[in-house]
Amino acid sequence: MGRPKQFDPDVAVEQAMEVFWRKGYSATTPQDLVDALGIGKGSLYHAFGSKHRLFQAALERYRDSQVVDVVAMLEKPGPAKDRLRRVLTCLAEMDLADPDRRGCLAVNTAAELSKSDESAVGLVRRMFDQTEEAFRAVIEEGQRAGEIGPERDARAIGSLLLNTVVGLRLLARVADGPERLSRVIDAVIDSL
Amino acid sequence: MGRPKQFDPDVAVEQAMEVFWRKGYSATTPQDLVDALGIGKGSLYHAFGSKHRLFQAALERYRDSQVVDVVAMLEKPGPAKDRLRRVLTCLAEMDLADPDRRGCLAVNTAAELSKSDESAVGLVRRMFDQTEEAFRAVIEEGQRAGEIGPERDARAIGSLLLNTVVGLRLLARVADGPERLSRVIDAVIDSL
DNA sequence: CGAATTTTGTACCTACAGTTCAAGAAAAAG
DNA sequence: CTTTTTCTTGAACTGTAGGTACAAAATTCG
Repeated sequence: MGRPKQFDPDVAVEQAMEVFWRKGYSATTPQDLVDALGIGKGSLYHAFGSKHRLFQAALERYRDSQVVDVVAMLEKPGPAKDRLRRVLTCLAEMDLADPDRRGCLAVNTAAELSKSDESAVGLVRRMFDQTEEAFRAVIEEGQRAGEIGPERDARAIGSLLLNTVVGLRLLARVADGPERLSRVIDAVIDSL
Repeated sequence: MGRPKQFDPDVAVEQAMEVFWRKGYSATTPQDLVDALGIGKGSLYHAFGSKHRLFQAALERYRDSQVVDVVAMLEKPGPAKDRLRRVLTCLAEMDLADPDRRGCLAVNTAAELSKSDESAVGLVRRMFDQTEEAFRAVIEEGQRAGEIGPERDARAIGSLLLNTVVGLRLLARVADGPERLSRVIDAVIDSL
């Protein structure tokens, strides 16, 4: 009962996510959000409570769209190394093609956050865990397929790949060309 | 001539650097700076013009102290792989031991910056270039010493190592323990 | 010493961040 | 059709961000 919402909260969170992604948490103002979501300030605070709570929702949204997408890309069929290379290349290309150079929201948040924001730290940490785990799964498949040496520590390579993608997405924000990122991808894939 | 400054501008920039490093650019307020530098707002703005100009000075200071330190560590004598491992391990340990988990100011800035802040982008980019170049030099030494295969592309490995250290310092900000970082270091050193 | 120059401390200013509130509008329940 | 509930609009409010202005203080120069 009661008056129905004039906007879709899911859409609103998604739009908020875009703003936080583009500008960062601190630099995003209530006015930015009002403009992006197309609703009044009152509705905004009525629906989401505070800037910080909306940010949390946006982070969760990011996990459920972007991170899940990456994991899904990793789980596609095909040779393990090919999948890995394709995912890394795809991310690097997307990041460089983005005129705003937003990079990855989880990475940006990890860099901007103060340690005291336990809720956001937890979310980011879990996104990283999830990604590492997906990498590890691909490595293990590659090992079962005989493509990657069975003596290698799949978990360690998962960590390496997570670290690589985090680095790539950060470097992409300030890169002046694709060369360095390509070298990184080639080097890391060659090392497998 | 004129009244002499009551504070050392170099010291002030260093203290400002610490604040920006700990809180990030956006989250740092004039009051934070006044408190940290121990001078009045008037003197602050008279001496440095604006928050943004002071930030640039702080970034340059960071390059001249921290980045130069890392490069110096890399240039110490000894086997290339040992040097590389020691530098990576040292950075990871420092980052984890820091109660504020500040990570690296260049990395944090790359993540927080909007692309439109051309001055800061340039500074960060050059710090990255400098670091990559130092890594490459170590690799080439290792190749001359027969420690690393001469067929490997030293520049690509330099990029890989830069990317690795960037990733490590970002992951360190949210890591809940040293394990993942250790795995990354082991994996990347083993790949050389 | 007086003039010129630079720094300092304090007050002040405008704009906006981040949020709250009050009054009304739109629905469902009875 | 009233009551209840929820949402919306818009104004209002407190605090501070970021910076400016000004007069007093400390120095050098002539």
